Amino acid sequence: MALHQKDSFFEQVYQLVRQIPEGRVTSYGAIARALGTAGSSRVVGYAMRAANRAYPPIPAHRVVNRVGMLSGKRAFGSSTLMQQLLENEGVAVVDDRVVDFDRVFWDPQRDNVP
DNA sequence: GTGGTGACGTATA
DNA sequence: GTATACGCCACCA
Repeated sequence: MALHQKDSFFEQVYQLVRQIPEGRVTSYGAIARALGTAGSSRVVGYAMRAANRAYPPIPAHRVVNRVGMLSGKRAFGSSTLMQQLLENEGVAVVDDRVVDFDRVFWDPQRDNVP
């Protein structure tokens, strides 16, 4: 099979993150779990860090940690860019943290499960 | 081939 | 409730 498209864990993470609806956010653990690698939350975070080099671009700003904190804001180059993107989609962010995280939280499994 | 690292998460003290 | 340690797995040098 053509390995042109790496079906590595990264690609799976990217595709899942791309399915995140606008105005919604999810957590690394949720993604990892949806992929069947619950304990690999770190790998998901690492994938997001490399998301900048992935194409098409990944809405990494919709992925935050378990507490809704913009842990990866530094990867955007500007600590405020991630927040601006989220607010632009209707997600309130205060003190680098998503407001009403539980409300805007999007569970990937929920979308996967019919 | 080996080692180190990491945008996390959970467990234990 | 806070602090610390460990685990987990894939990419990069």
